[in-house]
Amino acid sequence: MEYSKATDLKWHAFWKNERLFNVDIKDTSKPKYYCLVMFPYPSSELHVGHARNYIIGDAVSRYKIMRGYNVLSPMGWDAFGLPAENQAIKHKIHPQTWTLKNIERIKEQLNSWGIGYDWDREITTCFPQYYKWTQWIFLKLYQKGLAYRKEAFANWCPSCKTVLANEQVVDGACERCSTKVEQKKLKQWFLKITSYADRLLEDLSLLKDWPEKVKIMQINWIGKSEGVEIDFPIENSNEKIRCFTTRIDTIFGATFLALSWEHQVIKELVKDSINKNQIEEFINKVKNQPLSARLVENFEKEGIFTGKFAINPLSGKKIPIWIANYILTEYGTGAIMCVPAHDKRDFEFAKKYNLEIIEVIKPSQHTTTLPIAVFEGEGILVNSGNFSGLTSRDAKEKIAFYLEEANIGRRAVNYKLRDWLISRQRYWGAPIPIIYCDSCGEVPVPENNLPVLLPYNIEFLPTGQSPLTFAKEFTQTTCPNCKRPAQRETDTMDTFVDSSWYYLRYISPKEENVAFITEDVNRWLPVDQYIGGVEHAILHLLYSRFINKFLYDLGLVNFPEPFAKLFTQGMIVKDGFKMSKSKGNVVAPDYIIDKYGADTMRLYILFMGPPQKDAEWQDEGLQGAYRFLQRALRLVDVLKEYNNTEEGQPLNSFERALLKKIHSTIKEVTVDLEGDFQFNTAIARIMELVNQIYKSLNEGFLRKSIFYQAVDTVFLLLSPFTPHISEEVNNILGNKCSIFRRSWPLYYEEYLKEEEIEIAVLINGKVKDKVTISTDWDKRSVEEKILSLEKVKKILGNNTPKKIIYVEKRLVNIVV
RNA sequence: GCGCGAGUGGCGGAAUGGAAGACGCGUAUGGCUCAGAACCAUAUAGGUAAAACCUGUGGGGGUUCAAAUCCCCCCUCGCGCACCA
Repeated sequence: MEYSKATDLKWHAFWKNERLFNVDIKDTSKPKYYCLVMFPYPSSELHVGHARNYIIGDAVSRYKIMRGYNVLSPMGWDAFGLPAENQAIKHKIHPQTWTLKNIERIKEQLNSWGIGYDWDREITTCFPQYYKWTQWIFLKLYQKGLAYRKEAFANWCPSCKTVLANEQVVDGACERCSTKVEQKKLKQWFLKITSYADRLLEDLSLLKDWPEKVKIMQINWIGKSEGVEIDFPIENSNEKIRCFTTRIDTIFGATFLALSWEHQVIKELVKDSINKNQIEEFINKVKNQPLSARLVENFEKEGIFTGKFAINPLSGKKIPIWIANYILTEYGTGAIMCVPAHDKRDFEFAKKYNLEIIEVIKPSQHTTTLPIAVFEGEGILVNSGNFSGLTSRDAKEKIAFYLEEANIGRRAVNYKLRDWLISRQRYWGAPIPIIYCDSCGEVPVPENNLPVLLPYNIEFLPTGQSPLTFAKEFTQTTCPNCKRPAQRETDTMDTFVDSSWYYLRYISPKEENVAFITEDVNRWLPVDQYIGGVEHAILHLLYSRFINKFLYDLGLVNFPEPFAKLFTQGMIVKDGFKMSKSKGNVVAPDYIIDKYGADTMRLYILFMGPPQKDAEWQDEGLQGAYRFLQRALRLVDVLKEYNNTEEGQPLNSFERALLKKIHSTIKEVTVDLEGDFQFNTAIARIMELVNQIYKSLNEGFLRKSIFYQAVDTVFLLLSPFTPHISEEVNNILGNKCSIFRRSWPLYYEEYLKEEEIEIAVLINGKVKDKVTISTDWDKRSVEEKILSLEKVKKILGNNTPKKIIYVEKRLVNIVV
């Protein structure tokens, strides 16, 4: 038979009819398996790089179906978001029209590749049936004090009159118009993810089946550090400046303080400074530096002296207070005790402004001299009063204790993690369900008034304010409390809020009264296998974990983590670059499907290399996959015409060898799939089996029953990868039911047994010969045999072996 | 700067302490063919045409009977984070 696109279409219809991927979630007759591929952002049609993701998920689902699981494999659309809006503006169509058009196209693509989903569970985040519950989750967070509004700085382009995401700021300027970006303070909504920082960190230990890399990225992102907060009294004042440090052991080396330009104490501090004007100038300069300027490699440290001094509470030393551009307002207390001898940044700053450097830590007791350079490690304290001589570790403890006793400091923990800013001054998102009333203030929309519908007819060109501001029929409402006229919040939510809970919605996608049914969700989650790109390692995966934990605390779900197992697939690159339209290196799947059929593409993508690693696309590889499939299919043609029977006769050596190959292949392919999805090696082994079938046919006699078994096994093992062809062959071989209703093949150890085996003969670790031995020989017989070999005798000559190492079934090493 | 990952034929890769290069691509030779494509067969790390031998998994050292694999030092590339005190 010839394989072509026509084969594909036939089986797509069949699977749909069979309802192969439609799940009855109440069915408990089989164990459940929730296989989830990260849902796409429908911004353009998919290329082969995207395809890899879905093909992996489909192979896993089909394999698990054959292993007897009730497999849930749903699909949906992360449909809100800025790119849709930008594209809509560009093409002068409504974001919804644009998004829905893309969804149709992508759906068509997924279907054409034979990716199986339970389409009855399709969800689209921009539909009110979905975002009603996104808003509901927001309200729940609000009720618990985990959603709040505060003023915060954001990147602002004065020309485009809009807030920009950090990613849209290139070298301090707007990526579109190159206008210098300013920092503008806006009232924004935040979710208090920081309340969950510790649990998000701790519970990573529950995620045994997550890639280490992703967990490390999350650990770094959360960035927990333990240290001490210490108060520095200001000279001639009752005020104090509180600093956070992880290196309290270096306190005696603190020779100046540095404040962030936003620190509240500055106003009071500089009110009668002689250089007040210069200070203000400096603050303005720093203020207008975009956040992104800090990211530049050699961001220059700058500062200005306030004219005031603080007292180092331990050394009693009078130290100058500076304002410096490298101090972060958001981290710790926004004020730093600077120890130039033991901190690179402080060192750099002290050098520049000629500030005192006092060495207080020596690398070890025996070091007598230290050049004037920074030593950031831990060691032994010197020049540290009563604490001199202690190790850093002991000193940290003892100084912290002393500070607490003296009530001038305390142990403290800080995180890098910031609260999640979810306000977007954009149209295409879920409205934040809040109403502002002149008399009642900020009022949440009552749950029974949800959803707050996103109005359809809107002028959404960017003006600097949320487009919703101009929709009077949207903004004007009445206060739920006092029934007086009130205004709606006009910002929409970050799309990451939409995607932080979608995996729950798939269980009951059409439910109108609740976001999800706890009982069902508790049975189907956590997700058994989550599959997606590593680019979501932090944002999406951290947000989802946070929201899940929040729902857990409300008692709405009973699992602390939403995704039990995570698989992050590698990118497909072409000519060394990630595929992108601008690079012009996108490989579109359509022509591949037309020319070779979906299974060829699927097989090649899975065969390219380990799925977690990046892979380089090569058209020739596709050709190879096609060739293999045709070669395998030709066996089916041979089998149809095959009449050799010798049933009842004992098996000949070719038949025994082939049976052994069949069973070892089943074993190895199963191991590869149960492991870390080693599709590439699994496919290689199936190719070996095909090669051996040809060899057996060409070289020896093969009875039909064994030939049949071999061919049947090939296509059973291939079926998760190449479902169309496998289904076709299954049908030709006379099976009435779908190949996916059959069980995954089992192997029998009895076929794997060997009577004779070839082992390697090594002398001093180098292979010199090979010899066939019986598997039941003991070490002594093997040694005797080896030493009698002509080649071995020749090499050994008069030397007698010092030692003979026999590794069963593998080799013998003679040490001379 | 810190963290993670990787480095193996002409290419994608296999082998996680036991015969380096499975499987595939490419290439070569032969078969089939009027011819080509396709297909089939054989070969394919290097020194080398072959036997024998030697060398060989980024570089250097070590552990071991035995190292691509484990340990130490270094180099290169990719990714992530990046003034977090």
